[in-house]
Amino acid sequence: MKISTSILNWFDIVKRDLPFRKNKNPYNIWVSEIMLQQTKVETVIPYYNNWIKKFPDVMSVAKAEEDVLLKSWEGLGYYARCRNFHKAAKILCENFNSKIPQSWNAFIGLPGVGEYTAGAVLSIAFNKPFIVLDGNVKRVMARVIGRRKLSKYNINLIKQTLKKWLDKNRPGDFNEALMELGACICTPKKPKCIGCPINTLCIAYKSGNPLNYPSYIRKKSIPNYTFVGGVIRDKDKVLIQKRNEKMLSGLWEIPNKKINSVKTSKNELENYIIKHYQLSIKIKKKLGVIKHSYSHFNMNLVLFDCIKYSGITKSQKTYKWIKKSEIKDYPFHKVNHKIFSLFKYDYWTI
DNA sequence: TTCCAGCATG
DNA sequence: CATGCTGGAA
Repeated sequence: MKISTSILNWFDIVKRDLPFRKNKNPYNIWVSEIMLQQTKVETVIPYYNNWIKKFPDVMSVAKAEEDVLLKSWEGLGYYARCRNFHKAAKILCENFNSKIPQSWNAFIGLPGVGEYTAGAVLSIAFNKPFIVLDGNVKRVMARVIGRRKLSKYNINLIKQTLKKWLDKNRPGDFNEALMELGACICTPKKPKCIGCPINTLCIAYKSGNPLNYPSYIRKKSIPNYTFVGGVIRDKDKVLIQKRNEKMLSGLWEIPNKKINSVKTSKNELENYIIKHYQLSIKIKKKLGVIKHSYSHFNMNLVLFDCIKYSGITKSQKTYKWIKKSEIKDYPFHKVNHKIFSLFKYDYWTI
């Protein structure tokens, strides 16, 4: 039996019933593939369902405000995916009659669409004979053909092998099946080789030590940075700002700043607020330390409860004074939700 | 508390 | 080749 047949037969029986597998609507498939980048299926499901309900097609995304889209993405992380999807939808609206292009070159030219997403969407939604190579497929293939190092040479070997194996009648199902195999059977830690449909020809399995494939790649150590932040109150309102940096761009947060020493945190916070808002504040008390990990650094945020002492800063495009009940109206990144969870009821005091 | 998974971009 | 996020397992 052909290898693709073994894999497809297995997939047809055990495949998970996921919301984005209900139909082959190209838009839906695309949304799911963007959300699934760097993100687990279980995390994606509620976001996907909500998104499809709110934004059922390309046009609805193109017409939406970025703030509104980010609000639906809030908590999912890697927010550039959302901003890029917005850009891509606008491009499709203007130049492609709101249709998702079926050609490789046109589709991969869109913001946020790389080799993986192009291959996945075109094969799954349009049955085009493209392979996909995500983390799951790499691991499965490294084990099956017995390659320990994911070197450039071996990646290329894997691609060539995949092209040979790809089921030309069901390329999308074949790709999904391979990823499903990686997610459910051929897992990184405890692969369930006994239940694997292709274990008889898997070199890693036959070697007795499938975990050796592919070899472990050490990660470089992640630095710890200290930040200071202020919950700056004026009556029943708190000052928030909209980020404009690359990281977390478009998301809202309480004013904060990276510092070198915890010792000077109060001064640094006061100076920062004066400089940016022409606002003098009175620091009431320390609220705690928020810990959060990003891909390339860990954050320790020293948080202070402050009241506005003097100065006027009116709400504008990138700064707002909001009541606690207005949190729902703005997209905040995770750290701020950790902060908000400190406050009970409708008050900005603990 | 630490470690790990996971694709696109400049 | 470094950067971008979060959740969940170890």
